[in-house]
Amino acid sequence: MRTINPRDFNRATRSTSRQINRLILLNLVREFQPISRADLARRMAVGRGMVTTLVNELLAEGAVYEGALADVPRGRRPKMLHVQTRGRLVAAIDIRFSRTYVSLSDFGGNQIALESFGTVFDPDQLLDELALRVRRLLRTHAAGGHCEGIGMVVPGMVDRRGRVLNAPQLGWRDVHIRSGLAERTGLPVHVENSGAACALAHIWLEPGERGSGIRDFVYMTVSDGVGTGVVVNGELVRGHGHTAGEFGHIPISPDGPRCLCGAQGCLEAHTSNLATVARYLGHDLSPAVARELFQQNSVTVDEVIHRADQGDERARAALVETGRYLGLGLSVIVNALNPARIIIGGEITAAWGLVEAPIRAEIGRRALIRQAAETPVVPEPSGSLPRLRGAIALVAAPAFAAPQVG
Amino acid sequence: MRTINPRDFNRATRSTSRQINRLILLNLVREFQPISRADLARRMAVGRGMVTTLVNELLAEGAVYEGALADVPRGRRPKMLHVQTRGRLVAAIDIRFSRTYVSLSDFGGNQIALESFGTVFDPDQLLDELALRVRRLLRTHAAGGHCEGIGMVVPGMVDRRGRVLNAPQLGWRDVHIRSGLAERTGLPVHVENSGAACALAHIWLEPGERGSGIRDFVYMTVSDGVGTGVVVNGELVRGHGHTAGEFGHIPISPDGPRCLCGAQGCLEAHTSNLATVARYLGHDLSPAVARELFQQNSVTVDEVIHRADQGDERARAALVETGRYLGLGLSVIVNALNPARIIIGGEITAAWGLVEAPIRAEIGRRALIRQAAETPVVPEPSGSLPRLRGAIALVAAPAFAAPQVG
DNA sequence: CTATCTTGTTCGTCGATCGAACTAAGTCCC
DNA sequence: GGGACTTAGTTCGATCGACGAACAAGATAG
Repeated sequence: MRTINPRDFNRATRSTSRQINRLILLNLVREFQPISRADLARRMAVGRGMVTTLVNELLAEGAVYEGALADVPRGRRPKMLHVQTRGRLVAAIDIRFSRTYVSLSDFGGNQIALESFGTVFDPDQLLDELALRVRRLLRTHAAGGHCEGIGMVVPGMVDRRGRVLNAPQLGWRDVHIRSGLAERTGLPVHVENSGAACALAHIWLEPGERGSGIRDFVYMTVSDGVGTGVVVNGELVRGHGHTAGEFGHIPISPDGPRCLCGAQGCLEAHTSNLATVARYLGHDLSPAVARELFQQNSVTVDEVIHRADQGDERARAALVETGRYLGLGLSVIVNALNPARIIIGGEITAAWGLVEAPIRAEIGRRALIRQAAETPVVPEPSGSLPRLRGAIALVAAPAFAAPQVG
Repeated sequence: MRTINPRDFNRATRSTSRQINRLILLNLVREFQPISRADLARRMAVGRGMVTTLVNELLAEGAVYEGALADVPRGRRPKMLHVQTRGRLVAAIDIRFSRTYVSLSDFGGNQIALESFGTVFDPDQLLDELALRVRRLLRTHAAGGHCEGIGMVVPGMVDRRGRVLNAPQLGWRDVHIRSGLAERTGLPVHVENSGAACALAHIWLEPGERGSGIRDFVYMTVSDGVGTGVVVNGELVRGHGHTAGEFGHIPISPDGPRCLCGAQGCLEAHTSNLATVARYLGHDLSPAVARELFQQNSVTVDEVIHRADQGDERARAALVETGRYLGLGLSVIVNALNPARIIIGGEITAAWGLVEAPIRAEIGRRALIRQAAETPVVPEPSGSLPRLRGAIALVAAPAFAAPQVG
């Protein structure tokens, strides 16, 4: 149930109904393609005449295209419709501590090209490099296509205007990253926090999720840091200052290890990849130790997981402990937001066999309601590049979003 | 940005535009009453002709009524419009541990009658008593009016069908409270958790909030228990199983006092009225101690606050400590949800002078962003009966809510 | 070849927005 | 006091879009 803000509302004009129905039709095509006009009319509970006019509009705009004739047992063969994704391109950028990834994809999320390079920490240099690479990708791969924008994902807080407020891993504060890249490329640029972007990808790009009717879920990335993307009532939670979703810094133990954020005992300080590695090595995680581990890069989480698989008991114990703390943090989310499901991403999912049990146990112990105790916690399949998919969603989603009325 | 669910959507029909515009107009009248048709046309950026037809419809339904002629410097004097609240009645019920309140109000939130009685813990007996009192109130005060429904507020979790899943203070589990009262009275009944209801009241009944454009805030009641109502993107967060909002049970210290919920060191165990009283008396709060304090009722929070005002240093220290823990809990909310503001309700607000500083200090210490550190925390004015107002909102809100499209 | 069935288009009807013309009821100024 | 001007509210025709019925196109079964 939503309020109507009497000082800022969207009135229905003559064209509003059509806009709504056109978008519904477009979404139906996207979900059920290939689909005939007659099927669309049945699904929308509307006359076939109206579908004809709406489809003709979408055809003229190039939003959908006509495919082959389908075989049917009786009657005239229908001409199937598809959404046009091929010619509509998105440049997706994922900036991480160690490497930066740049990909070119179409509106359907299909990857055309992918490259990466070592992250440069100077913002101006990094933006120069990115602009260069985006231009090159478009030159070599975008024959006939049109790039609709750039989606960029950053491990840190981003405000409404695409300024990075604070990205501790990169050492950035108040960096105007959106305008910088927009000026260099002349393309519209969208910037978002990595956790939020991963959640966006699940809202907009996963066919399974879209139709499931799940309106509340949480995405948690466990990587260099711990980020969360929170979806409530089908919408991403961004908060008043656009900095919501920092469940990575809920206090777990008041006198736990120091966190990069300055506080003590944050969830991130207990469960980030660094924390797991430090635990394995027998260190207490402090910012100093963290920096050192960052630099050395001697033992990575992947290595710890590998050793655990080989039977290294210390490695197994370190990972189980990480799972326990993750469960503790997730129990807060379960009680506070009661999501339909929780999705875990990041390197830790490679050790799912070890961490799942302690996660489930902690949630079961602390959930206030049996129903909530059974909240599914599922790992993101590795290799699905959720961050880059989120970056794509930043650009592609507005084309399919419901118009705001009321 | 919202998705369109391709399996469950609302298509625009011929009458959709009119529905939308009628509701916008109704909300404009509600916000700016008394208001003329010409002003409405200007605010909606629409011809006066359309306003005439829409207003005539609303007049015919009895949703608005025409008032006096207004004085204007030049030109014809406009006939002012108001929303019809007088004849539309709501029975509001607030069930608390000690007492149960029953009020009769109109759609505008104006109280007509208020009574209370000692809470009976047997659900059937309580519902009998409530049905009796509601019928009596309607008989004596509802001359000419029509009761549109009953709103009921409970200190515990409620599912989508109005069943109380768990109300530890009342000792209820799986009590079908909505159907029970609906059968006894023949009226539509809405049930909601008390924290959520207080948040609803702020969304729907506070003229200041409605127009402020604040779409994200948190309401925290500090009373027998600690409840929260969370509003994100202008909508109440209810979660997948309808049990969201339990920020009262986030862990603050792993080996803190035992909580009624069974866990240890919950925010509630540190900051509820009982916890404050126990702290003042030098006890450690345990369920056993809590029960005893409940029963005895010898020292109440109000008494502790009174003594603090008189200069009792132990009382002052106990309250400041409560403030500190509240700040700790609120810092989690600030980082996780980044609300535009936090509203505190409950008896503790009477000691605002003592608790505000430690709350602010803790939030300032733990907020990740300076902007978030400055999140306003405001006390609900005492005597405003937020729970009952929330119960009214449960019934009145649907009449003003934006229609769902897309 | 005809009957039947399904797809897709066309067209007239009706409901709703939209703008312009018109009436009602005031003030201002000469 | 009377005309000029201003503002509020209504009426009416134009146009746009949903809606339903009729129609043409294309396929199968007998």
